[in-house]
Amino acid sequence: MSESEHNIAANFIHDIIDADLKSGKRTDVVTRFPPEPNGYLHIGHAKAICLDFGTALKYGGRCHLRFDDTNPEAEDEEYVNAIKEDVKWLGFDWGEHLYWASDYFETMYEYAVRLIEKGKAYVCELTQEEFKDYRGIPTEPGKKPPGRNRPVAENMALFEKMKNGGFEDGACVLRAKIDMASPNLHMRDPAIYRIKRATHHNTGDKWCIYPMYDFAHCIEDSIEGITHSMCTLEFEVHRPLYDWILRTLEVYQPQQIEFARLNLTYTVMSKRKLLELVRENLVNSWDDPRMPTLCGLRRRGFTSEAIREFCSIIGATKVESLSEVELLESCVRDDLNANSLRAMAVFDPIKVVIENYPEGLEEQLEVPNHPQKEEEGMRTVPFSRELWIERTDYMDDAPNKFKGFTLGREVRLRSAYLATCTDVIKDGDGNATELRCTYDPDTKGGSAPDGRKVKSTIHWVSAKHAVETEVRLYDRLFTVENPLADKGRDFKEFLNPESLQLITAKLEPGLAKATPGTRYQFERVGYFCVDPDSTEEKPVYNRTLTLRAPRKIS
RNA sequence: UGCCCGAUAGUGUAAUGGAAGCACGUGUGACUUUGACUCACACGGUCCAGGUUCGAACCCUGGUCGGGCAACCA
Repeated sequence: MSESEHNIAANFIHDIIDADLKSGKRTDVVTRFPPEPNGYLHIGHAKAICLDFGTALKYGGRCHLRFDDTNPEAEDEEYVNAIKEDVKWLGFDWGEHLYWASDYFETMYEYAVRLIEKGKAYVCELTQEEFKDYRGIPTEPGKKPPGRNRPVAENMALFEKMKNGGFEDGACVLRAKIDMASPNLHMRDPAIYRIKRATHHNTGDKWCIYPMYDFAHCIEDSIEGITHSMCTLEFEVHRPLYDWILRTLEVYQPQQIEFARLNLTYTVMSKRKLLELVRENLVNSWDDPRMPTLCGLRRRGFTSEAIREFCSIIGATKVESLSEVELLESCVRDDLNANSLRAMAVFDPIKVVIENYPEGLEEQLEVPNHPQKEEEGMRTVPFSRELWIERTDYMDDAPNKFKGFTLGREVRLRSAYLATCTDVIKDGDGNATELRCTYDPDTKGGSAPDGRKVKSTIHWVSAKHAVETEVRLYDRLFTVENPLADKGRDFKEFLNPESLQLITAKLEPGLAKATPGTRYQFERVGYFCVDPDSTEEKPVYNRTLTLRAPRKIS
């Protein structure tokens, strides 16, 4: 893959970078993707990843992968590998630049000491509840906490005691001493270090105090020489604090730039809510193909190319928006249409008996793997006297527009023969149970030597050779565009009860060999891929998407 | 009723003081050995009111509407 394929459309962030480069404020571009290892990545993260890595690529800079592991209670090693895998799968490479916030704990501690020395931080013994009262409300200034004017030496001693485990968890915190009257609540003496006796996945039990996000993140960026630190809109009000900390510390200052997070119709994007779905078994796992997680989308059959394309198209702005999932699906179909091989599968079968086809005869027919790409070659598909076709490809007294069998009409069996329906066998309720046909032996391949046209082409599978497999038909997870729109109702009330339907389908025999991840277009049906649950005896296919526009039988 | 941010077709974005474009979507038609793909056409927009200017989506003022912020989460 060329680098240009990873580039993203220009956006306001690039305008800022262009200006910075032009003015000489920056001479290079260094970005970072800083996930907290406390959950799986979803397509919202893909937007951030594409922005972070794509921007670095565009400007010939670099992008760091940095795990923001400052809260051992929430984080787990389990997520680290999954995150790395997802970033790689998306097509990005951090090279040497893998970092951990915990790598900097020593420096952060020293920086905190520096703040204390400057009289810009103090140990505060107020409980969380008490400080809430001191902080006050947005419309009124807060009150100064009692310990605020403690002498530097005392703060130093207390902070050291915090570090050395001399206090119970939660007994006190270190606060930045900024402005208890600030109209920005984040500037009202925010906590920057808390006591937490938790075993950290990297540093073990070395520390019992851990830095808060606001203190840690800007320092991480500063240490790594990040030039442009992109994050989502909710951190906008944190920016003055980001700048204050680095300015007060008198260290290198990256620029934080905020953009709007991705929202997608018919799904939810918050880690917490996705976790809820997993915990309550409303989906099967984090990688359930209905989930917007990258592992879920991957298992569903979405390609990383399509996701990157989508991220490029949606761009980056500061406008909170809700993107239509149709756009994502369009990107996926574009990719899959161009790149997946074709096959035939019948989902709701009805038997067709070709009465003038010799019993016992079998032919191996040549069928193109990709009609638009000759270089994909041909495969052989067995044909015999009895076939399966879709039940919906037969209709009594069908109108002219109908593309399928009706009594007396000749249709094309895809890449096989022209055949005419001569009789229909029905059950007591009048439902067709079997079609009797005759075929024209001179039409092998599907075209008539006399040039006569048939307007219908349908897919089929030889009954004798068909492979029966489980197919999982996935649909949208929710029935409404925005499950969170109604604040009075739980988003889970809008779960789509038909988001997963299991069926057994008849597949052409070549599909029995199933390597997980392999993608096909089942002609006239949709895009499918082999699920990891597949075994040699029992392949399982997932429906990625239907073809564009549901079939209209009229 | 504090502070911060935002507002361009249904949706997502472009236009950075000089012709409001593109994509998705929707509709119609053509083509078709996939009702797909492809192609053509159509639908449809600058939140409001003032101001600056020869000229405003863009700059200014005032509104309106939407979002964010009061974890020892990130």
